[in-house]
Amino acid sequence: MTKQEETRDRVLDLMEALQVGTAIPSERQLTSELGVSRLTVRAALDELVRDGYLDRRHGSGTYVTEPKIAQPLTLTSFSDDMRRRGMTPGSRTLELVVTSTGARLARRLAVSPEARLVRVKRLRLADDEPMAMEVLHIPEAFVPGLTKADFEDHSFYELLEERYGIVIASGTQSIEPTVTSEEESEVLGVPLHTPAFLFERTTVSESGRIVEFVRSIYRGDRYRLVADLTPQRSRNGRARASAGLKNRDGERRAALKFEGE
Amino acid sequence: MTKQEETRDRVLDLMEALQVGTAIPSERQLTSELGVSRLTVRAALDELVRDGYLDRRHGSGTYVTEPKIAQPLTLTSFSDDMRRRGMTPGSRTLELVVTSTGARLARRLAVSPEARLVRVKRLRLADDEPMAMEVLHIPEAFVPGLTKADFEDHSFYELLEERYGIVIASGTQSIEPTVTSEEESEVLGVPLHTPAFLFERTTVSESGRIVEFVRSIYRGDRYRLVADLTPQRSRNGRARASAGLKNRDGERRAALKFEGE
DNA sequence: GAGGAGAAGTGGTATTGACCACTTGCCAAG
DNA sequence: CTTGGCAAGTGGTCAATACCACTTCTCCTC
Repeated sequence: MTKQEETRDRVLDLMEALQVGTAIPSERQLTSELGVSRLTVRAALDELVRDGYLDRRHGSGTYVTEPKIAQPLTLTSFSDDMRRRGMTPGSRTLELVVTSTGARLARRLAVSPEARLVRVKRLRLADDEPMAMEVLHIPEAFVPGLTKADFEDHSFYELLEERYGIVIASGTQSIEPTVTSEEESEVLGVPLHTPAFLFERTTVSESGRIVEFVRSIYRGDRYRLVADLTPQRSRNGRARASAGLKNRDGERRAALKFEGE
Repeated sequence: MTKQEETRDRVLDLMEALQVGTAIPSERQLTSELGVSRLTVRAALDELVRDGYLDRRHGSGTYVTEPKIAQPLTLTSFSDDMRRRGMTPGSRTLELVVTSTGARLARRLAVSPEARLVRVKRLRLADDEPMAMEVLHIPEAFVPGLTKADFEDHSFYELLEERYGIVIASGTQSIEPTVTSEEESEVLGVPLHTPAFLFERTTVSESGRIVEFVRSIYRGDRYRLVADLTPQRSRNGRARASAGLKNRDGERRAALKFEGE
């Protein structure tokens, strides 16, 4: 645990006693109260600002923000995602079977097509209403002895770490629009061909191995993505060149270039 | 122009002479060569790493990465987006009319329902094939005298800045799955009720005013989002494992992304 | 009472110096 | 020739200090 991480956690603790919109102690105050350098304090606050907990105002102070709603596309669990959206998450395991892999999945998971796969089909609930249907594919070698009961109370990723020693490090997710199939419509309780998100995710462990492939169907009428947009920093030589010329302002080098043509 | 920005640009210049995968000078070397402190160098490199230009390897060096492909959901232009996807962008203006605002749009744009609005309908092309249909709404007061010709050669946001002095600072975008309407199907050349993305974006100027509301329909069969996922930092006081992702390979990092389709 | 100048406090940037953790490659011991 | 250890170089973290730019509020002046 670095001092910076410790500082961040202590600031998070401090924040719990504060109302949204109130200021936290100044950086110099935190420096002496927590016994670390201002650089460390700033690095910790940087992270909290980046994650949307705090808002800095030059010359004024650092303020507690209302919990951020829009933070999609980070490697977060369904449960956390739903809680951030103000709903109560739930889950029901519909099916857990061991199958063979097949060519397509073998490629995705980078395993032999003859390998055994665990396939888990889950219904995801938000406020007791169906929100998504999710199908996990995991090489059985990673999770011997996995049962339906394992999915009941635990976070699957925590289970992976605690029982199997697999730590998730990163992943890639693609998002496409689609419409619900017959089975999906029935499970989700929506009319056939309702617009929906199709998420496909592969997850990679710390050791660099592909752990799982997940295919999720999210109801389009209940789920949507929201993103805060910030203008791009310099992207390539072209943009930088024009930036240099136009940048009389110095600070706000933003506007040139997005939505170009 | 801060020293940090200057340092970043000078490093970008250095990088242009280097092959992907080669190391840039060490931080201490840059410190003395560029005449700034190491902290400044690090802050500049931080930004370049965050933007995907560089890859740090503890104990080894800092390396030039192949240009990043997947970076959706940043405030980027359609044209840049398409170029990053390896396609040639194009655009056709279908309609430009002045209308009244109406209740719903008035709320979105934070103007009076009696205000006059410019509505611009554009078809967006990629490799000369329709990719998206886009409808802009802008209070006429911001852009008096705007004509269809203005959309032909220029970037709209550059036009906003140069002719009207409006500088874009940020925005919010929501993404939903939908299916194409009759008009959209016809314009995009796809069957009725084809799955599609619905993007809705409001854009805010430096002075804090809402400049535009944009509604875009993207063909789901040609467009999809890809996101790299990184694990969430610890949210509450809970234990945090997983320091950083090991990437001893270094090369294969960017290989994932956008497989063709 | 209204308005403006200035002080105090805040975040923003930068420097210098130090030590730690990790990687790499050289070199000596086996 | 192989192998282990060690040293040099790298990025990662941290401290103490300084000055700048901006905001806020007080207090003085009119």
